[in-house]
Amino acid sequence: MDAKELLKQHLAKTVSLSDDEFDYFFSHFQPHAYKKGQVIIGAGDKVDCEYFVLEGCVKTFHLTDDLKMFILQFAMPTWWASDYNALYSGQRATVSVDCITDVELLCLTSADREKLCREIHAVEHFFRWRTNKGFVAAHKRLLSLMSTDAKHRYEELLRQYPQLYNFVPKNQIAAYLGVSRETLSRLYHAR
Amino acid sequence: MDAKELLKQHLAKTVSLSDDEFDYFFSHFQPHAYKKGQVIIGAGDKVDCEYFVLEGCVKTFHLTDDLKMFILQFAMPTWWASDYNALYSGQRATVSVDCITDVELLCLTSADREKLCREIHAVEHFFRWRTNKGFVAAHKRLLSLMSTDAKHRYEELLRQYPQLYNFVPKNQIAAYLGVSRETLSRLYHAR
DNA sequence: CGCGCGATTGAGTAATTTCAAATCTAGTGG
DNA sequence: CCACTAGATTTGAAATTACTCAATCGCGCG
Repeated sequence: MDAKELLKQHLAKTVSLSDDEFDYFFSHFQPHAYKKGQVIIGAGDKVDCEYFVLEGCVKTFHLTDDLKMFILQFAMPTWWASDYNALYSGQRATVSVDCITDVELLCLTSADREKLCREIHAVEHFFRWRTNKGFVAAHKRLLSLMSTDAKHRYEELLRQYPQLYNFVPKNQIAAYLGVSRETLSRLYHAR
Repeated sequence: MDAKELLKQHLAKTVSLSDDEFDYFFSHFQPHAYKKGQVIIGAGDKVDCEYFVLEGCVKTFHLTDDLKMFILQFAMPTWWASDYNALYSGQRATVSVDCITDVELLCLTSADREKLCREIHAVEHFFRWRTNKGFVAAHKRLLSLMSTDAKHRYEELLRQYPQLYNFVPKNQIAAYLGVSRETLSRLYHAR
């Protein structure tokens, strides 16, 4: 499916736009392609775009001073990714985004998003709902992180994204679950 | 300050409504008062309101099967609270809300929120930004929980809400930080 | 004064991390 | 087709950290 159609169907789940409105909306997105391993947003960058994933998988993550990685999100097609804190506050990125596989995505600047939200009520509605879903997901993740053990969180992750297991290195899955790769490994052999 | 003025100023930070629009908006809120310890949303309840805190402090939390408590949020005046997952999905509450102090708040049903968002573009804009802020805060919390130790998280919490220390029992602060009350206590004496 | 609740302290235990070594795997070039 | 290498994964063992459970402390209130 082409980029335009994918985005159109994604919007259609929440709002209905006329063809003209959607064409106008779509005209603000820039397509980009990246190779596996490429960095889209690096720590310290200025951030003025958010990204709609068309193909492939990116991760959003934070590196601590002692180079430990913590992964906030794996973003698959039709998911959005950025450092939203940096994007909305104007501060430099502390959350990075890079490519787990070759990736195609659409880029939307924050200025254009705000303009579109002002101009088209339905677009504002769409972005409210998108953020709602993200907010609820983040709270679920918080609870799961605080109240259940790594084994349970691992099963939950695989239930949500069965594909991940195939192409994401285990140390990155561990960085998402919040345990060391050794502990993750031990959860699934012996004990 | 009275309820109406507090909500008006809260909105004014994000959007500008005419007096008539605001009066209409405000007419959908129900004021309620609760005593310290009262439960506003209990596990298993149907949820159809969200709450704007006018006075006092509520907490949103989850109880596990073995009765361990994990606190998602302390909500002070001008903060919003609810089980947003239940509110948006129609499922029963898994997150409870109760009162740490005597509390006054305004209640808005989900149906009314959606109606107001449809009718007044600026209201939709307001709620998008409110959720944005919540989303960013939840992500910061996730990172802080994964990448920094309890001592650091405690200092962060006190920097954000210096008042909390005075009226929130330490075991609830521990439940927010994700450690046992004994561990929290040890962080601040001996070692 | 004594009761009761929250907070602290101590001791033993369980879980996770760290560091190091061993093993496995996919891709490369001979 | 096989040997080789780099990276990823697993395993082992010691050390650290946080937890649990129990006992004690401190303070406000009847």
